[in-house]
Amino acid sequence: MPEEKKSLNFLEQIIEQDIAAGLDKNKLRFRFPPEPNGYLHIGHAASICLNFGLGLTYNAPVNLRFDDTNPAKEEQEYVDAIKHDLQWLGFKWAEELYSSDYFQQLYDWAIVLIKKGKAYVDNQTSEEIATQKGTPTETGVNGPYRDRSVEENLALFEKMKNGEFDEGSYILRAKIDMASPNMLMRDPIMYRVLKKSHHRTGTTWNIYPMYDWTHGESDYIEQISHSLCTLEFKPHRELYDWFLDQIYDTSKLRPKQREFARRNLSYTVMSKRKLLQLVEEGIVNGWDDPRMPTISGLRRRGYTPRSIRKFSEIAGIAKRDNVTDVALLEFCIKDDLNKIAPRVMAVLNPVKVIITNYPEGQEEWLDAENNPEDEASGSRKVPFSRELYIEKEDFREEANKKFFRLKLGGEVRLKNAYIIKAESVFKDADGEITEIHCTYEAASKSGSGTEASLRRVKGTLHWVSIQHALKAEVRMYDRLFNDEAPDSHKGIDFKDFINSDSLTINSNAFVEPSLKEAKIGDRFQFQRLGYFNIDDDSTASNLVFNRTVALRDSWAKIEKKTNNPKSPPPTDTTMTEVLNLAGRYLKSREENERLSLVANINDLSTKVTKQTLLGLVETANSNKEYLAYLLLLNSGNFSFDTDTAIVKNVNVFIGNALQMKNSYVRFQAVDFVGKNPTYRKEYTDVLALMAREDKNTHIIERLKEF
RNA sequence: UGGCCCAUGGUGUAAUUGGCAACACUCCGGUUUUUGGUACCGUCAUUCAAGGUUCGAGUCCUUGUGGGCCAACCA
Repeated sequence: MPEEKKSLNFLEQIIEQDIAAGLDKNKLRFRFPPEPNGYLHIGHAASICLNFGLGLTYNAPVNLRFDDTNPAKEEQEYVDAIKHDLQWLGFKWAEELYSSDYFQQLYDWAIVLIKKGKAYVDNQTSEEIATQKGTPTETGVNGPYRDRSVEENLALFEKMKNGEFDEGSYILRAKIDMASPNMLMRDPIMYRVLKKSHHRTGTTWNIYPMYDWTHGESDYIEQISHSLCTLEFKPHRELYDWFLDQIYDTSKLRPKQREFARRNLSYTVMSKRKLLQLVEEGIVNGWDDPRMPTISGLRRRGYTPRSIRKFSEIAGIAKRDNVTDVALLEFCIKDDLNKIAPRVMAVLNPVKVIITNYPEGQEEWLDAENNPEDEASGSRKVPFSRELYIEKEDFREEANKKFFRLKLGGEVRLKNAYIIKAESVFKDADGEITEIHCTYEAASKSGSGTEASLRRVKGTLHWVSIQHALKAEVRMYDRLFNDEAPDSHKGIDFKDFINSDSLTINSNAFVEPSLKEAKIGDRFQFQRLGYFNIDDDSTASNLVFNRTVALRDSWAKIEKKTNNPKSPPPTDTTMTEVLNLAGRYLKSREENERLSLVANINDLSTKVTKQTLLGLVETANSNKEYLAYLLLLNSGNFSFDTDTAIVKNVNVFIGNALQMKNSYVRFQAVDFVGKNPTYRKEYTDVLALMAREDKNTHIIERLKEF
């Protein structure tokens, strides 16, 4: 079999190098170390798939280790949920372990450090300690207790352990270097007093070890060969190694920490803290709300474990910050469900169709394929009768050629059934269509093989027989946020980007009767609509479906295009040119080049009308667009002082621009405010904040000018 | 006394370690289709910049530029 060569990610390359350098393959061992203080999310899935994937490829054990060193935040509930999610994802850990298993060993090693003069007890306030620690740019200074005697340290540490001190009063610190350029090396805390009951060790301990003191030593105890964590732990590596140096026995394997970039998803947030906020403030209905990026949320939404593993695999792993398009995740679930989900018919927005030439009281059970992608899935029977529901959107009294659906005088195929023709409509007093009267062609029955059945008509519609259909509730989910990266805007709360339409409940949907037997969690494709699964809330008398993801909808695109043929407004050539120049500006790192680009844009600005620009400003959606419009605004060819309506419009735009990540954009926004004092009062707060906190010196300089 | 990390299409990752910039998603266009689904085909980057080393640079060196992380008794 021709082995396809797969490129290795940088971590696999490191492992390969280690093996080449003499590391015994059998000593390879990994771990997944969650803190049980929240639910796992799709970002964790990346780490899980990475570690367990490595375990699989190298046939190495992978431990599940709960990093439970902070009883204030950790709970058994989370431990159970994490284990459940991991199992659901399809992974098997070698051993279930807890950092708390090592509390005694860690304590003993701490005594060793004290005896070696490498650790001391400090009893200053946290404020005093913070001050002595310095800042990233200023070195720290030694505290007054740094040179306590070993005996005194031993005695105090013993008292800490015995609960003789209050929380916050005493800590044990490593004695390293208060002048280190790495803040973490400035005598980091190893133990703090915490009189909390721990979910596993109860009240045995009055002191608890900190992450840094715990993690590397735990890896060492478990003989983890490669301890993989996310990028923000990079500065911890020096400390990780320092702690290991203190207790390392050269006959044993020495673990190695390496860092990779955490996986972010567009249109959502990924930090546990923010997800907790959504739950606690009732913005979502719990950790497993189908809109949440948690594993439990995705599960309830109808995602398959395979689709999540696939997503992690194709998204890959690297060291740069990223925001992965949620479309990639959606592709993975659609791809999986397309192969496995049985097709059924459901009408979400019903309108009644009467087949006038179909005998009253008659019914037929027609053959319907369960899944055209899977021969083995077989077929089922669906009932047909004189009165049916179809989707309201599938009928128009009149429509152009592009509308492949039912229109008066037009023909359409009912999926798995007959060709029908719309003859007339009946409406209520409001003009709402209540009934569509159609005739059917008896010889056109699907699969009958007759000439009429082989006739091709342009459209095929799904439908349900009214007397046989089951009523159901369908929950339609949309993205939780309107913004690609809701937590990336300086000074704006991520919750300001909540999509108020992220959940629409439809309690008037009808599904074919075969769904009577469906169980919670079962997944289906509602033909022509999307993938749906049965929600946990579903009962025999009240079927509840979640929309996992919609099918690709080419018709929606066509319709949008015909409605407003030039939906991206700036199709005129001047604007495209300006946008190109702005794009080059963003890429350019040459002052001169940027100046000439600005000059070009200034020239072009004479060809842009104020009205166009004001329209565009509202649609700005990327660095390039923001920059382009700002440069136009700053060209001096437009004035904005007079009309208050205009001021308002531009205000919003400038407000956003001031908070953009790209400093060119922010600079131009500041420049605009500088040139147009009218706007200044609107942003006094933001500008003051920027003057203090913005990292870009050009912006600070510009701000000083006014 | 600041340190460290990162930079390849709209997005996410590759590039046999110095040798024709590849794969997937998205977008756009098309073919097939009893799902406007699926499948299939096609278009879209001179790799942040400048300079250097080299027959040859995304890859090495220098200098810039931009982004990120670090000042919790959190992990």
